[in-house]
Amino acid sequence: METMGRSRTNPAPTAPATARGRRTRDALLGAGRELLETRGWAAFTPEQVAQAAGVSYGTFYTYFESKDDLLRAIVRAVAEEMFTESLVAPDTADEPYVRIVESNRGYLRAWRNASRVLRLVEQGADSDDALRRMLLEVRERYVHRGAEGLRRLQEAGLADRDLDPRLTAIVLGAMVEQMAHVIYSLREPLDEDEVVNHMSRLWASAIGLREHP
Amino acid sequence: METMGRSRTNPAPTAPATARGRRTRDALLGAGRELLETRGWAAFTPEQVAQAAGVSYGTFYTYFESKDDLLRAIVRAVAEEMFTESLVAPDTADEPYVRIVESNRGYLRAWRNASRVLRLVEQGADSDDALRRMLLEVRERYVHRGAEGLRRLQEAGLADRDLDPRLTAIVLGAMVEQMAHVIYSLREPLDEDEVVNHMSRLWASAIGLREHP
Amino acid sequence: METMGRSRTNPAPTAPATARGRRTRDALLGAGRELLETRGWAAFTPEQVAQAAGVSYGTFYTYFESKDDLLRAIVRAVAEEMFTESLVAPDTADEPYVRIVESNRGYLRAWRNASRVLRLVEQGADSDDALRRMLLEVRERYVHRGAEGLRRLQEAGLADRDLDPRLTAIVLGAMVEQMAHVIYSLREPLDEDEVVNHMSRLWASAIGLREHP
Amino acid sequence: METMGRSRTNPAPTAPATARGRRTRDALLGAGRELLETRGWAAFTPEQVAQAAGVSYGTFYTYFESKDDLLRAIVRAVAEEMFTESLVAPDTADEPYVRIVESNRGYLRAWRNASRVLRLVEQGADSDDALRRMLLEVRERYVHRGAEGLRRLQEAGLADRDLDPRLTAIVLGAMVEQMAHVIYSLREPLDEDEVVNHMSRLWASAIGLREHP
DNA sequence: GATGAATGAGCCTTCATTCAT
DNA sequence: TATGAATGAAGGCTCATTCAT
Repeated sequence: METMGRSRTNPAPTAPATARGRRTRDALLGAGRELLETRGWAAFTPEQVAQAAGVSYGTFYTYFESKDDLLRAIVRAVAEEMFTESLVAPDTADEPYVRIVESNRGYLRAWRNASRVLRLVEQGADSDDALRRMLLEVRERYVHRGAEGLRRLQEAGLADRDLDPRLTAIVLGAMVEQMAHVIYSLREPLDEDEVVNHMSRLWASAIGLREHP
Repeated sequence: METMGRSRTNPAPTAPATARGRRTRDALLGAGRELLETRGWAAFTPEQVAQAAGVSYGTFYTYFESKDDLLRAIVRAVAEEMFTESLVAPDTADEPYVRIVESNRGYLRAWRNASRVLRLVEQGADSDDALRRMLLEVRERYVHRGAEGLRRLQEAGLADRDLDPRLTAIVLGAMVEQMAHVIYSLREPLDEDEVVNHMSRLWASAIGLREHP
Repeated sequence: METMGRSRTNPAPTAPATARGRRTRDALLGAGRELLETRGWAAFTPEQVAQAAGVSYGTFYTYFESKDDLLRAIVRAVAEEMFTESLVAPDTADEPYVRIVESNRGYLRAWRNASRVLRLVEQGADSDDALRRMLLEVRERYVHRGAEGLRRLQEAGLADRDLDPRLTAIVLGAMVEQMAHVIYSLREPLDEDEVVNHMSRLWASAIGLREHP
Repeated sequence: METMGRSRTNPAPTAPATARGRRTRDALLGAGRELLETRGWAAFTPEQVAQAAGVSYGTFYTYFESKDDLLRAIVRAVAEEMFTESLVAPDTADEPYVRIVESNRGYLRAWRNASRVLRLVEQGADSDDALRRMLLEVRERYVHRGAEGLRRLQEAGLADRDLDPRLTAIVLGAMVEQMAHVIYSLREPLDEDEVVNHMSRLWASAIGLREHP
């Protein structure tokens, strides 16, 4: 962002050919993400990323075409982590309420890692379609999953049948995402477990959860 | 020594003494806010603000000490608008549910205008205490108001008595704020009225709202 | 947030790692000093310094943190030159009067090179403690040396014993320094040798110099 | 300086026609001098001068064509003061040594008031001939006076006959001027009377002063 | 490939001067 | 004449990117 769309005269970096190259690239990626998450835009400069990764300034451009290129790679990594995380959430528990609690805990944690980066990126993404698409995809995945969960409960007669699953998932998902921001970024002094329990309780009441049909 | 010592020697801008001055200052304030809301950080430069306000570059500094000074003034204006808006939300309706709907509509609108600016600022406020304090104050005001509303319902026997009012207000407030972002910034294609109704319904169920004690 | 918070995020310049770097830094230092000496404050801008050194604007900041940083480096260089110059002044001559002549010649030359820069800086040093300290140190060094010389003459019974060495050194040092200014900056049309001889004669009479005890 | 030589489009201010106008002009002149003497170039801006004089910004240009115009007026005032001061120094005392002491005291005081301003101006005067001429004239006046005094002593057989009066006056004048700077600007902690006495003693020895022919 | 110097467009800010009222 | 707002050229500094070795 800022500089997006500048004409490229750089040789486009290709995938590292050697193991050493891969390590260097990973170090840059990790350092960039760390910097972005912990110190914001201001610290996210090629020079500081390179330094944090322990390589020289010029090396940055051996592995990334530009600062934005690194940013895209970071978002890609964050998005993939969220996908992975969303898969491990076990739908296997017996009790619907327990499933909701676990699911909320999982969401909260997923957003905890992602929301710093994602919010930062959201503001610059106006001009970058690749980024915007990634962001939307991440969100959509969570919405979809929530909607499917609700639909199953409705079909089992365990939740209000006349709630629109998708809209409900969007709204309740919004709640969880913003709570992650409130807790982890704004540092409202709240206990994570307490929040998870409270959110789950509100969520359960909101959809009219019943333990038995 | 002319150029040594970057310390400001000229007096800081004071309130405009003439009507013309007030008009110019308002134009700059408005232009700055508009630019920030619609085009983000990138467009928020003194030069572009001045140009958008139809005055010359130097005039910016007749009214604002710095770019950050304007930013603070914008946030102050946004915060005041939110307060004003929050006051018009009528607590006078008879039916609790109607009150919730109206209140949610009010919240959504308040955040609609504010959330672009507020989110932008949230990320830059790392280094500016005045800004951070303003942001916290805005949020706290909304949380407080929500908590009081819930407490009254509980005392009237119209809502679950064992919900912690403050935590509940934080969580449900988070839901509304993030929905404003989803609708107005991410442009998820949702109908505002539908969202208000749905949120209100979920909210009402969540707190176990009863029409009569 | 890109543009918020003027705090430096990039690392401060370090000593050049390569010979090329060293050459460039020296060129900037030399150009800066030259500009300051010959054209005063007005010409002492990073842009003009860079241009005079034959490098681009940005390169200035590869080697100096700021304009003031360069100024400090220049003063440091000038001060070191004066120290060096003061050392070569031979205390080895047999005749006290010859020593005074040589010493005055040395002082005059030392101030000749330094006084432009030092006077300029004296007026800007209000705000910079590092600079002020350097200036005081340079002066003190000369005063100290003059006082020691006089003390030795007094102990040898070659000069008035009741002159306070330090005060005398300050006063006579002031004479030499200002004469350097008068000759080299104000360009009073005087012959350097003649001035040296005259000053030495006045100096010798002033302290009651005797060739033999 | 700095901006000297900018083309003038201002209406040239004329001498104030009214008493009120004269007072305002004097207030600006006084405020400007005060600012220059006590706070240096940095504080010497039309805006601050106007404020210190208790008039509005724009009024400055009613009385002075430009900042440099005020500067010239200040230098003129300082120079006139020095002339006046140089006249009051009584050549009437009987004892030559007492005359020297009084004369040095007078010089020191004259330079005390002037040297701050004069040194400041010296650095910018490269480009302004009117200023440079004033500065040289001030100095010349003092040199001339010193040389005449010495010549009279020589003719009376009270001082070394083979000292060149003018060169001697230049050198000893330099001593006094620089001591004023050392005491009043650099704030070397010296007692004024002690310095006057010491300088006079050195001066007297230097010219081989005798009380009686 | 890796390194670190070089580049320059762009941004923030100041301030001498002009202008409208 | 007095006022205070308006102007814009000039200067300091940053940082993404390119280049020479």
